[in-house]
Amino acid sequence: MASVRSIDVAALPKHFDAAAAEVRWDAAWEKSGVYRWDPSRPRQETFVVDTPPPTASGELHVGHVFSYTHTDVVVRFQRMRGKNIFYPIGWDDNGVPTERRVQNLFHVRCDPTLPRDPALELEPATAKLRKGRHRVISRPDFIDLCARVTAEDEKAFLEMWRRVGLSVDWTTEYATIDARCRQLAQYSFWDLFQKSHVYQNDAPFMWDVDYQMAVAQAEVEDRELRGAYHDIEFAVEGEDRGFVISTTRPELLAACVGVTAHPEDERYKPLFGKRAITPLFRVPVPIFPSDKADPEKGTGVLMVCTFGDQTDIEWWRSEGLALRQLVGRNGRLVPVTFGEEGFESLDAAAANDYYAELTGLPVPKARKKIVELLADPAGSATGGGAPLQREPRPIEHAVKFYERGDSPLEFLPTRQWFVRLLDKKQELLAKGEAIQWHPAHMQNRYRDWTENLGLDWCISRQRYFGVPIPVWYRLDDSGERDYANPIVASPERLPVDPMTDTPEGFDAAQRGKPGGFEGESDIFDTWFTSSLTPQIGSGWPLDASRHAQLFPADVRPQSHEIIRTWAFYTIAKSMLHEDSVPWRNVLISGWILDPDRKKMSKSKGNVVTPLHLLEQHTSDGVRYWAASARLGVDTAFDEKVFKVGKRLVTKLFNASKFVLAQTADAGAISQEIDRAFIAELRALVERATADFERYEFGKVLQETESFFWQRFTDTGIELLKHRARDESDAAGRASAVATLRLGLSVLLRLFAPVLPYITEEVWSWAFADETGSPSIHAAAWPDERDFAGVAAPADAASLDVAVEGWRAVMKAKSEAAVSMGREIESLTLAANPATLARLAPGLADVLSAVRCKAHSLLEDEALEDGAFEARDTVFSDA
RNA sequence: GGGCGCGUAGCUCAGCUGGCUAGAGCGCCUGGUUUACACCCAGGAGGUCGCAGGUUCGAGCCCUGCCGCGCCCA
Repeated sequence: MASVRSIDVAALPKHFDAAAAEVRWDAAWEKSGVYRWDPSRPRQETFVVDTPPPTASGELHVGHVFSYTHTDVVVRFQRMRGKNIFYPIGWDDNGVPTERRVQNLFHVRCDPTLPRDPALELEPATAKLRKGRHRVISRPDFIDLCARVTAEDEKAFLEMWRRVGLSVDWTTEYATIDARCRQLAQYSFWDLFQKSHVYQNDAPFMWDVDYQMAVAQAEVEDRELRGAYHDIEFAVEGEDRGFVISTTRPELLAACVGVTAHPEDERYKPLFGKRAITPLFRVPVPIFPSDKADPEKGTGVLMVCTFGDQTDIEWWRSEGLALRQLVGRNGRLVPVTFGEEGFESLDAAAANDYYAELTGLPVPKARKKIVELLADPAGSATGGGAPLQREPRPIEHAVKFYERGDSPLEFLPTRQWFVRLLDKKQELLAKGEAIQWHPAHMQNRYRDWTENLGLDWCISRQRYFGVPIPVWYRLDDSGERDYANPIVASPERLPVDPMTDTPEGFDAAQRGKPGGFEGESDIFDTWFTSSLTPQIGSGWPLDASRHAQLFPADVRPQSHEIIRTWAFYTIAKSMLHEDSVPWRNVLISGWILDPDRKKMSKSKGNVVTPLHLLEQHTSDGVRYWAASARLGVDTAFDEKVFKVGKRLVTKLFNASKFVLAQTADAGAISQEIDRAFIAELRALVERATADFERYEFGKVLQETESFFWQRFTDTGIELLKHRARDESDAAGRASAVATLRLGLSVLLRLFAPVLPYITEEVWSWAFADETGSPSIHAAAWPDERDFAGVAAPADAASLDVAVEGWRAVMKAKSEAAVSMGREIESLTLAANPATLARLAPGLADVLSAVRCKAHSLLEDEALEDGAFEARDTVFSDA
């Protein structure tokens, strides 16, 4: 009879060298291509992941490792179930974070009017250089710098992901700025343009005065700020009396174009239809009722400006008010002349004198200044003393900011491109319903966001490093742009840069000339491209058959703060392009919070970077930590968990060494308690598989771990190890060794998605040859086939009973304070008769495990079912 | 102000559609060199499950209110 293949323990190192194993297996996996996608296999055998492309210039912290590991664990499970995995990797490198990083790193600013400087060579700025003024460079030079920096950042990310052991197909690497992504993003625009889902609009919109660009609703956040109500007296035209408005933005007084109060407000009812006169600038403006005015707020009557907030825009539109835009794109008050058209005044000279004090000031300074001016009784519109009625009353209020910005958003009229979404809320909601969210309640975030959407998606950004909007404008004879008839680049020309490429029917010399053309200088919102990651993977529309094979994706992993951006826009795009969902499942990872349960962020200085964790606790240790979480649950960072993972790896190494060193004739798993062990293992596999299918990998890990530790190493091995070496019982020995080996093989595979390195290491010792699957990661996930040859136990609890008997003796040893290995001359094992009977099949194993030479059994009806007591224990001499 | 989530042993977390004396790991205490492993083994202490009501034969799980924390949206 053939022997099982055993290993020579002496040939293995005493300790597992994880660092060396990581390098070795990374290289082996790369060489064997075990993580490559196989394009020849059909859709139903394929599992497609829509991987998040991290912001290349962003900071790397443990939160990334956490969520990316979740994805990898799911992927590795699916791979072992036989799926053909499509698991790409990409970098989101265009956009504001990269530009900002380049500006800081090189201490430069971009001036798009400058020509390229062929001699430009820049190195990161020194501290000394940073103190001076920014160096101003051309747009193409700036873009080159961005590309250079992101290329370096991507290397760092790549290195990190490899170290974490992601089973990504590295041949699929993409960047959202590369030619193929530019082509797809521009095709997306072309398609939306053909379908009339995009439009441009010249209207007041949210504007960041520092970045000097438009901002979409999804990128806006409210911040609680200290402000103040300023009570300012207005006059009523042709009357002696005045009234007092309250405003938090007195600097916009010169932009006042109307006054409004609630229609039912008795205090102001008599004023509706009349005109108010503003103080200082003496501008007559209409007084109108509006149920949007809150009688409880301030004095109940307020001034409408162009533009203080979103409601001002609505009043401006509905009432057909004048446009007096004061805040410029740079956040400073622009020069205007009262007395001229649009700026009528009853006392233009005085108005201009006052306004001269404000011109050119940034908004916060203008606010301080006008408070001074309003204290001047000469400025009163009623002649009743200083227009400012009292000291400003401080309040806390929510102010809108661009999420990456430092100044409050302003509303100013600019021309922008939009994707029309407001008219498609119901369809968007239906798509959200058609996707499985894990955990389910995360769908609420999507639903709430979609239902409350107030603005179409603004997709144009006044930036440089990104995908150009593929549009040109014809110039008329006077050199004015014809916005009504833009020229959109045709699909076969993409990608294009309209700033350097020439539209069909024109030649390059006509750029900027009357009768010629101009290119759109704006680029797309970053999300316009990254909302296409499923299509970037599938190759839509460049490769229809590949697209059919890879779209929609099976899973989209991401974190919850970008449900309103990345998830939302991706769903919107797939809907608009193909009336499809982009993926079937969304997996939402929670956040890693600092130990005080605060979100990690650079500004708070509480960010934990992953590299030292990987070095200290090994990849498997770090992955263990990540995989022990549940989806959607925020977790406090706790370094203790890494140690637990590392310990598990060590234990696996040692237990595997022992099990695989045992040798015996190859034989069946025939003994009762062996079969009972296998039955328990089989139940574990069923639970683990079902949990994994529900994406509950944390539960799988926890159950596998406790089975491994409690059932396998602490008890199973202890009970079977003597029989596994018993030369007098060939069948029993063969059964014990076969049981231990099957147990190890199955447990290794259950651990493999979480602990790819140690499991691969152990697999390579014997199972790789034995199974013909060189990598555990391509081996079959445990299932019925593993247990096909093993008969069910006569008593499912026979192992459990044996363990209890063994435990009773161990307890006696512990209480007697003797070594667990101490031999026992004699003992009496007591239990009730039924329990004693069930112990029979395992009794010999128990007695040898506790090293007992002589024993007697005692029936004691007083003991509960399953309970044992070791009595009259006589230990051998030490 | 509206919505979602959370509040379980010193710490980090499990507790499925309500069902036996509420669990794990870490930490703590006691003991132990078992030729797989001291990155180990055996034993032990430790919780009025945020608070107050309610439903139920029975609630950590369901309902109501309140308190605290976090997030999303106004």
